[in-house]
Amino acid sequence: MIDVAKAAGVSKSTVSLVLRGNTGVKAETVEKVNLAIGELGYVYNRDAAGLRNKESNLVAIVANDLANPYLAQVIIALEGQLEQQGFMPIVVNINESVARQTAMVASLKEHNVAGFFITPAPKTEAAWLQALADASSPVVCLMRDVEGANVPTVMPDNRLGMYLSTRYLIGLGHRRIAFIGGVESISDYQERKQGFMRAMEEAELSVETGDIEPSSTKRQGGKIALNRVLDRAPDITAIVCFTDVVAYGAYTALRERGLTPGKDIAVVGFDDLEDSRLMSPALTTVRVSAEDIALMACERLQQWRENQKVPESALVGVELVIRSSCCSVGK
Amino acid sequence: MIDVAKAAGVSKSTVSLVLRGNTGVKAETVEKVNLAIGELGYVYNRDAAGLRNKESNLVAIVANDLANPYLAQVIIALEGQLEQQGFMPIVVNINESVARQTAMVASLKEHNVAGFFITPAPKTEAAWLQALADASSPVVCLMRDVEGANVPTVMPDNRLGMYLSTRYLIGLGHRRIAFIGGVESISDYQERKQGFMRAMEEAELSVETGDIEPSSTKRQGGKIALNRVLDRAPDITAIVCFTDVVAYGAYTALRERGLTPGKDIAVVGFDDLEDSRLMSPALTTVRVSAEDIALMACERLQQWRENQKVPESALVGVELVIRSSCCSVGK
DNA sequence: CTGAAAGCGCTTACAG
DNA sequence: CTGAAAGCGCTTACAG
Repeated sequence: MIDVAKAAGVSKSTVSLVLRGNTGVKAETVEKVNLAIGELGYVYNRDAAGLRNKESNLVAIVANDLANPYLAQVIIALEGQLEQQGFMPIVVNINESVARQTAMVASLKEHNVAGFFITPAPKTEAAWLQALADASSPVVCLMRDVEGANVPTVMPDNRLGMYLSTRYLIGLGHRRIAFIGGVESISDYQERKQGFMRAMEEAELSVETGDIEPSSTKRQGGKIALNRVLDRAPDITAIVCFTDVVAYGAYTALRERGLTPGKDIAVVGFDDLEDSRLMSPALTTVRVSAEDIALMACERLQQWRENQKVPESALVGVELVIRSSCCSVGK
Repeated sequence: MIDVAKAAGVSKSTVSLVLRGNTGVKAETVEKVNLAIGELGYVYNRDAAGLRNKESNLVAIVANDLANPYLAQVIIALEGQLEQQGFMPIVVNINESVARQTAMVASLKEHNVAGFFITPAPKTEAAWLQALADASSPVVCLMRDVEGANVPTVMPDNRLGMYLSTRYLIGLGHRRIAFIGGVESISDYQERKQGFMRAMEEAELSVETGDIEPSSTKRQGGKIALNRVLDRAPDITAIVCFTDVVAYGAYTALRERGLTPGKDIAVVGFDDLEDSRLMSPALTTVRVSAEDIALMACERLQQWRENQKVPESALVGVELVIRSSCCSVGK
């Protein structure tokens, strides 16, 4: 910057004024400075600026698992939003590990970050999250709630979503329905399970304990879980899956048993990944808009920054998308 | 830091020494300082440190498409490597857009970054990449080559991979084989196509122009491409796909036509995603180890930093993984 | 409209 | 073994 100042024949104060787009600089001077910038290939040091004025354009997206395609969609939507608002989103992956989450966030705090979006790892401590929110910049949780921390969370209406899909299956005549996939220590699992149970109870349908089979949220998890359930209870006619990915695993398990998904057994998912529309049979699922999540999350970040106080949590709407993976019963 | 110094009754120079793990500090003093740090909840400002000593622990991973599952694997492997080496990996997504790539990289340069890993967007200018390598920190390209830029690239042996899988199909008795998916403006497409062509030529098999059908690298692309090819040439018995994801789209297209992948038509992929093993039928594909890519890429970053000169490119080995998606011909 | 000076939170020779 | 001073690249009142 001092070189630019010399080349333009002005002081570095003036260069700074130009860089920051200050209006009260003579047009001629602005031009000289910009010329010098171009010639010297000068690059602004935003860290130095941040050191002085405490501002930052960096927003951290702390992602629980980059291999999760739904999360990828949320991140992409978030990036779009943040860039529109002039932020630079950086993403960091914690692979569902609290230890990595702690380490990554600590490291991020050492850099000047304007805010955190975080999908908390399983077993995240409320105290830790609270300390982060108290000490540093705004934090908003995505997809998962951490009970006991006063931090806004933006997540889908998990209960409603599962309730809707389960009721749909019941309406199709299914009586024995299994719920597979998902990890019990995470809030969204509990919520989705509650939605499922409510629909079943309302219809006065019983749920055997073995009909609920948690598993990893990967495709492999869905495959294993469905096999277990079917080994125990071959008379099940429909399954609701914790996520679409779990449903894909269920498809595989069915095919390997010589069963056709959507014909022999009804399957519903949750997320509405792009792929679900392109499966064969196309997957009936609960759509939750990644754009809406991103939008509401960014609103909360802004509110926090502007009002200096913690905003409210929000539930994002869900919608049952009916495709071809659910037969009527007896058909 | 000045507060810590006061609380510990030492100078900030000493605090800095302790923070940096300097050995020549009295054990007693170290303890006092660490105590003060703990009590005050002090957090180190790494940007300020970087301003002074020009060091940085930040490494940028500039990803062309976060929704691409293979890239996600590479990123995860890269993160593992980088953290072992004491770096803080941050990822930034450019969504296959050169414009975003330019903007994101410009923004990253304003922060103090120790190096760049980048999967260049289609139509990346060699001059732009060269300028980045000349001006700033080390750059290594991943997965895709940009011709004309003196920047090390780490990518799979695309030619060999496709050659291997095509030869395998030929060995199974297939004579008319299509090649679907992939975007022509990217180097890996050209290389994989060359591998395919070489195997066909060696076997003295002709390839009609219509038997090569590029498409987006998404599932939808594979589906569309295969439908086009099959509309034109129903006598095709095998298809090689640009990637596993394209192959998944091909599965869907086949099923929708009432055909069974692996029985009516042989399908091979490229990447060996985790899902491919879990498909039904399990996908025969070309495995390229994301860990190897990450390893070789990090080595190059280190070499560049240590020797101050541009390292060589590297080709990562490939391996044909035979599963159940390829029938013999006439079967 | 522009420049000189102080200061952001660190590190690094250099004294002592 | 520890402290005082200078400086990294910026910004921001404050003069003029």
